[in-house]
Amino acid sequence: MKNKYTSIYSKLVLLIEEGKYEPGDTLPSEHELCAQFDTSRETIRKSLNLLAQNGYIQKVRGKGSVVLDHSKFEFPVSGLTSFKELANQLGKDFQTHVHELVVQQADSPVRERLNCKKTDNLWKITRTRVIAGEGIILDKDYIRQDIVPGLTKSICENSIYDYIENQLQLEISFAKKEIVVETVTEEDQQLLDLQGHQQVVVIRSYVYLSDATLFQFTESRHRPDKFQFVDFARRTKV
Amino acid sequence: MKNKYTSIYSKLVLLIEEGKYEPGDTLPSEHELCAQFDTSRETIRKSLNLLAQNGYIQKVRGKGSVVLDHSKFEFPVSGLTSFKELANQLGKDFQTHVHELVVQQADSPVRERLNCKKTDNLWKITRTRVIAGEGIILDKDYIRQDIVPGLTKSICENSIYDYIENQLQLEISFAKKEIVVETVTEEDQQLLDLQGHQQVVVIRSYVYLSDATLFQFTESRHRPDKFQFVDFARRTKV
DNA sequence: AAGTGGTCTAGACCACAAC
DNA sequence: TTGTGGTCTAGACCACTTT
Repeated sequence: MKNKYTSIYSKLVLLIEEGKYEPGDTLPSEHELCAQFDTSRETIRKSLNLLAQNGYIQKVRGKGSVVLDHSKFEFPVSGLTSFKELANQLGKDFQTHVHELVVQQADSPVRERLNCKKTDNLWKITRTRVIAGEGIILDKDYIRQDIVPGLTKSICENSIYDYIENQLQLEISFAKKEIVVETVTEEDQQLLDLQGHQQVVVIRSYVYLSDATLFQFTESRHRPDKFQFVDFARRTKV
Repeated sequence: MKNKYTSIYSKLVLLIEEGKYEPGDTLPSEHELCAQFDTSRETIRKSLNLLAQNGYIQKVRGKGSVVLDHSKFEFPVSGLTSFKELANQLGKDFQTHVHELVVQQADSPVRERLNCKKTDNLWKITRTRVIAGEGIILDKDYIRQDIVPGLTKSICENSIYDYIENQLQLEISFAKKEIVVETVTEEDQQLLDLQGHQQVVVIRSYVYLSDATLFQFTESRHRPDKFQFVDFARRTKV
């Protein structure tokens, strides 16, 4: 909410979500928005580009900015949403059980994945996400201790992202993810309520700060019947 | 390649992919790039923003544009990549078998999904994707005939997207996708080589043109052991 | 202090859609 | 013809990192 254009973006998102502008409507023209928000056109255009990137509008030359039906997709797991936000959106009762919170020398395949030296210390965190009494997700996080010091069990039970962004004031910027289906391991069987499922959906994420440092690798293992991933992809024309 | 900023973007992508700039390097400063490409700073910034959105660089204030390790992720299924592009990237021998290509009145749940009238005609296309001799993917497409006329079996065996973009000169702009895991249907068992798998990964996509019209709904059913989805997600700071 | 990217401006010209 | 968004410019000021 600090820049002009993100604050205008937020206001327009509100108006769309409140139904002031409905799917199929066009927003006021860029010229009009300039007047409404007392700003220049390029600034308005930055706000509208943000809306387009996030699936709220589609800009059509000669016509205007058409409002899309954003409600159909609630984007529950898309982007960098953390588990806590996800659970809040789902509105279900949930818990997080911390099974392991240790510091280890970076070793084996994980060190390679995190691009770090032999001497770097890594947090290893193993947690299960329990929804409506059932262990649904097994999260295995590896986090660089030099960047994120002071983790506690309590922090891990709530939201590590909260701690990183609000306490440590670090900015999480982007993530690369891979989604595949794999056969369950012994650990999966011990820590999840698999109900006979023989496979889990595995999301492997590499998470970066805004200064481009890779500080976290996460393996998130989901019971397949409870898995959902939603994506909004805009085409980059070459 | 028509705009200045997309052409500069393409040139920079090339330089990065050729290794002229390696991961960890910084690109020349915006000021320098202005001189190199004989253009204004805002134009250079548009190019750099495109690079950032697509995971090639991370811009760091006070430092510069840091090149990321883009090679690790080949983005095989991300975005709006069509099957043909995917297969080309995988470099495997593949075929497409067309089982059904019919026009039907929009009915049942599909009409609702495509937001179209009872009287609209829809193509229904059922295809299997065969990789290295095995039926791996079952694609069921529903496409508005008023927007995409003239489909033939031959087009469906190659690339419908090619036909839409190059023959019909329509611009595909964005898609909303949902990924879930479901139990196999009888149709899956008939048309795929499931090798005993009891579940498939289902990608449901809603595809839009650049004028915001929804013209296609696709259900893509993947054998789980051959499924992979890669995602690059940049955080939108509110 | 110097160099970097981040934001914002006021204006120009163009391409496309609607009237 | 008018109005829409798309591109591009030249310049200003700010915030941050490095020297």
